Amino acid sequence: MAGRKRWSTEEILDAAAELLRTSDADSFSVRKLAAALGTDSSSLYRHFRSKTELLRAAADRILLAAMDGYRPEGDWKQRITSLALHVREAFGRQPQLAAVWGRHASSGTGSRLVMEEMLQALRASGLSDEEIPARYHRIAVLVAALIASEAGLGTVTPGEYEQGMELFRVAVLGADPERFPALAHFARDIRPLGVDRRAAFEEILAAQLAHIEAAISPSQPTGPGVSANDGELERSAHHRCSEGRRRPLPT
Amino acid sequence: MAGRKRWSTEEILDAAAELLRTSDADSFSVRKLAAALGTDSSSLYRHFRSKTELLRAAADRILLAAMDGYRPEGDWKQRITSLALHVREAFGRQPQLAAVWGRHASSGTGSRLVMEEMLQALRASGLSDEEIPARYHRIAVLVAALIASEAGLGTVTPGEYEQGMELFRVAVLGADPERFPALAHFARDIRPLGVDRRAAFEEILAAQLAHIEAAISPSQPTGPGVSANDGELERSAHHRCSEGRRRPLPT
DNA sequence: ACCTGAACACCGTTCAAGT
DNA sequence: ACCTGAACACCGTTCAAGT
Repeated sequence: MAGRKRWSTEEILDAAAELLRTSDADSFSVRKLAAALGTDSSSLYRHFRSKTELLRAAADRILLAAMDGYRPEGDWKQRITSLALHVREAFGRQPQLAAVWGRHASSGTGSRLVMEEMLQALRASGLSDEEIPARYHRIAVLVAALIASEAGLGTVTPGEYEQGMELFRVAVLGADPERFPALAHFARDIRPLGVDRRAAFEEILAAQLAHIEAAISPSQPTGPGVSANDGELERSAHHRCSEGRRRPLPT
Repeated sequence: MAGRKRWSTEEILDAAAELLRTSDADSFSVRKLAAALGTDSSSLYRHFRSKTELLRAAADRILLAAMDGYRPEGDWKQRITSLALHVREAFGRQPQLAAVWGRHASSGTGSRLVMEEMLQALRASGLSDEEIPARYHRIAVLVAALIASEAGLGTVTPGEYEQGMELFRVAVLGADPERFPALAHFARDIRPLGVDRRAAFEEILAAQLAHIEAAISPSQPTGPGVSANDGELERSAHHRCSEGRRRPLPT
């Protein structure tokens, strides 16, 4: 290609998403992305300060696309379930971005759309405004964990996967009945973690939502806007815990 | 050092665990492990076919150590909760191994001990033998996802963390009230995913266990002569358990 | 028989030098 | 002003050559 084109940030992110979708294993790299764009990796560092920042932005674009096909329907539990499944499916095609999302979260428009819809659904649940932030946190933690871990399974190479399955079979089917009686007893019916993930996702989330529903005080189910913020959640205590580095992240 | 020592597989794994525990960021590598052992990275490929296989084995050792400080107590739900918390805490000191565990599972004695205890606890729940494998699968998926994702948060570098926190603040506090009314409304009380993880872990797991309990058919809760051995694990010593050294991940 | 130096084919990131 | 070739400091893995 003779033409020297200057790529926009959006074009770079789209190319990144495309490369992530089609790269067979976990073989995404800044250099390969640059090569796919016909330029040098150093050029990309004008748009992004690091690979992480690039991937964060790409993950947010995935959320944006996921919300594009989402329409709120049904009661609050159905809305949250449908929302979560949309996000799950969107990341299913780019598992590596799901991993980044779980580790670093994202913070663009896509992320905000997801947060907004989940909060609106919770507001329709009958929970008081004081209860919602904590419940929101639990649901977000659960959904992000399930999606990211499921996606993690999608990043193992075929060779590693087969090797792991063989180890699993040996560990379960070969368990000594003297030492592992229950394991030996159930050996034939124990399934590896990667199986049946969608059903597991829905069931686990449903259990969490049912748990929340059971705690809703029997007042009117859908109150309109209540007063602004009298929330007196203790916000600071948790932020500093022992080890001075390694910190968690936002949604 | 003049002395050329031949390292055993166990010594290598212990050194790997130590290096993972003390490596500031996610800077573990085969080469660094070899350097720590005073040898060349190529030597390690006599013991392990790949880095993944090495990490898998190291993860299993972590599970083994976690089970060392575990003692079954209380009803089936308490047993599963305590077991899960033990595993969580063990991996909290080696977050990168938790990530490997979530992706590749593990299949040695440590893994078997965990599976065995969880199955024994489920057998004490009153669930029928036919129901147990599916319930086991759900619990395993949930616990692995929560632990792996929490650990993933522990592998971000301080710089990335701070950058992510800033993005989160902007995304939440800077949300346009016209477009994101609920988000703007709750902005001050929405907390990042990495906060309050232990409480979230316990709550989410408790919801799942309650969900299972509600499905137990009303027969006798703990059949006395049900299985050959309801034997508790025959191990002793509370060794190092938890409190002594570093804290696990975020709280 | 055992080990290892050197190499291969990669990384993310930086920056001086080019246009 | 913008871009990029070349370099830096790393990776995981292999294998011919040494002892």
